[in-house]
Amino acid sequence: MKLKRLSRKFYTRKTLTVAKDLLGKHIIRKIGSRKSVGKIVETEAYIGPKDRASHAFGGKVTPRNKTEYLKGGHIYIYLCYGTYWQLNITTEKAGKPECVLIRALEPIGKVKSKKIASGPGKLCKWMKLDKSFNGEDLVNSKRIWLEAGEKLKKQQIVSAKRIGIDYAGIWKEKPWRFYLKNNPFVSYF
DNA sequence: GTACAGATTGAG
DNA sequence: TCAATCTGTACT
Repeated sequence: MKLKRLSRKFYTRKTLTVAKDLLGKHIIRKIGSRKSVGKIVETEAYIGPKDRASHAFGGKVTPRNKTEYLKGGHIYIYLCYGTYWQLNITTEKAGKPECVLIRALEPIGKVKSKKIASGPGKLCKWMKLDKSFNGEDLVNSKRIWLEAGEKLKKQQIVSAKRIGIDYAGIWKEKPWRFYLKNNPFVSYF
């Protein structure tokens, strides 16, 4: 089966659409001569200025979140709780601070632990992602990119409330978390 | 310069 | 259920 790297067009669509379509896609992370591959099984959408849970709420720009304003297909990564990295993929056009948080991966290949990437902090640790990937272009990068994985049926996709943003008021109720039904690798059920 | 909160995780 | 842990952000 020949896999194709996702093009810019895939990322520059509506954030909620991209968040759903990212499920089942493969993330390829090249470390030296080795490759780690993980299937995306859980995502969350963050819709720029109007989303209280987004770092770009109110349209503010800071050194930390400015990569969130890049056009779709870039990595927005940041450190939370001083310990855990959060991997995001930007969407929409330049100037629109919208992105998709990758919450969980299903490891593909020789991986011992099944729970190695079942959480946004853990998957970054597994893939050795850090600050240096902030602003990385997934369309052109040689160390990390996305490929079309298996096709999913609509019934396999479940939407739910987002996680860990209780402070966000009504926005925490938005069903902007998407994951694969009955997949043991997602972080919450 | 200093205080403080956070898109989490793992142990109890 | 709860604390560890530390960077960016806001405030003095």
